[in-house]
Amino acid sequence: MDLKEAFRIADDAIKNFKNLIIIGSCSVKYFGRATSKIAEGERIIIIKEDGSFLVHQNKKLAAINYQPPKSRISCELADDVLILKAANRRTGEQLEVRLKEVKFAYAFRLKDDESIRVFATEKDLAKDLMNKLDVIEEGLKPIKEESSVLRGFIDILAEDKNGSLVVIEVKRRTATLDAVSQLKRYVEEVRKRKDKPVRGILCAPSITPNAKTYLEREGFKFSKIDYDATTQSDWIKSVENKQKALEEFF
Amino acid sequence: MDLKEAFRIADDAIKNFKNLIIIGSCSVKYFGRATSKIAEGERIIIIKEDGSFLVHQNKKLAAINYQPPKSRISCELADDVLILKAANRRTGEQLEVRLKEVKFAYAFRLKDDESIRVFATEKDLAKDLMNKLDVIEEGLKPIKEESSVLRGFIDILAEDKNGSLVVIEVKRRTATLDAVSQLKRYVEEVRKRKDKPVRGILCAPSITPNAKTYLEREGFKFSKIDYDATTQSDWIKSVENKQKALEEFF
DNA sequence: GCGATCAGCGGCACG
DNA sequence: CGTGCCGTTGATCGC
Repeated sequence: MDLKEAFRIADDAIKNFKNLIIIGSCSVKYFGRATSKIAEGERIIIIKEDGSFLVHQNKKLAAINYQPPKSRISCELADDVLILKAANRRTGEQLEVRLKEVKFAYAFRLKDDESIRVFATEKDLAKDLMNKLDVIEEGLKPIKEESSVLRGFIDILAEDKNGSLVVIEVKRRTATLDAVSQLKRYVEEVRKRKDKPVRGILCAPSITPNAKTYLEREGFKFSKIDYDATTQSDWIKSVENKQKALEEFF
Repeated sequence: MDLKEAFRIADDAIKNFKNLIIIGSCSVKYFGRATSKIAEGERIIIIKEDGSFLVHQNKKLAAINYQPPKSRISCELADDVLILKAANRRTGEQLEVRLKEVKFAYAFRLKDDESIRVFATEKDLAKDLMNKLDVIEEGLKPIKEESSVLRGFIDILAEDKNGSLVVIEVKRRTATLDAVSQLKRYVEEVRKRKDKPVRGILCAPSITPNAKTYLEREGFKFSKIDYDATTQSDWIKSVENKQKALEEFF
């Protein structure tokens, strides 16, 4: 495609806040929180009507360069180069795409008022677990009245049958060293504020060996949750329902 | 665009491992690590030749749904619906896009042998800092011979003028509670293995108040580094170089 | 706006 | 492969 024609399309899209897709051969430079460069190659460029800017290669899931929404987009046609820029005034970040060849350019509007809904997040798990603390340990009772200072970011605060406080950190996937560090921080925080025994429980579908070692050295406990079977919200209640749910879903 | 025509383009792209972009009105469902749904709306769908799959709305930087490279892609034309699927055999993840209307479909190949190079990463900073430990504290000397057990993930291990070991954690942006937890874990690890005094220093451009409090309570020290993303090898306090570097870069 | 944390995190390097 | 951790992380929610 003629660069002039591509420029016309890009310019129209940018001036009128349309979405824009350009496919062509370009080099890309970025300066901001870090700095990056990539030599010429054929890539996909997407500019959204909210000022998001994406550069994709033909492989990998992630964009190689990008700028967030509300970037100030501009385009100019220099000698045999179509230059697209995204700049963030506040942070001073700059992204520059220099197109030597354009295979394809398309400006368009999209009508979309929907939002995605995601289920089985960590918050979902914690919420469900809250009502089933028995699966972790008999006699555990959730403490709902948060003394506001205690409950900062602790997933679940509970009391065991001996009256000890129990800090429960919930992870939706394999617990790592980070998770133990996090639990430890919370437990220490509660110990500082409450003159009672405080225990820590890490609740996850699995745990890495190093994390397990660290956890036990700190005197904490691991509790495996099979969240397919026990804890998923009303979405999938049990293993035997899973297949059915799946079939309904798809 | 006719759905039949869109199907032909999609089918050709998938069978021949081309890249594919489709713009149209669709609903999307996902089941895998989590579960998600979104009702009909006009979106951008990108399928790459490596089996990556992306669904973008007209706002925000991030894709709302996706599948990683090597997904098994398929398409079918049902009654008035063009269905695109991406499945991961190993993990059992499934993504389904149901297109009711297609504005645009395009299959294409891309030639791109380049890789992006990123500068001013945390590793870069740590490497540079290693040779300028004086900016942190006078008399600090890096310990290069790693006793192999010690050096796991510690950014910099050093010795101060009193012969104490110093664990240095480097962050390229504002240090948070997480960073302190991480440093603490490393310091404890070294203390366990070495019968010497061990100190901890957190090195970052800034630190949040909570993190500072936590850090000091643990007896660690914060060291502010003023780095500059433009000047990769000589980044400390080079304001006058910044403009020059910027000009060269762009 | 900053701060803290989750994410279907993705990607990378190392064992 | 899993483990650990960085990332121009992004997105969200609370203050």
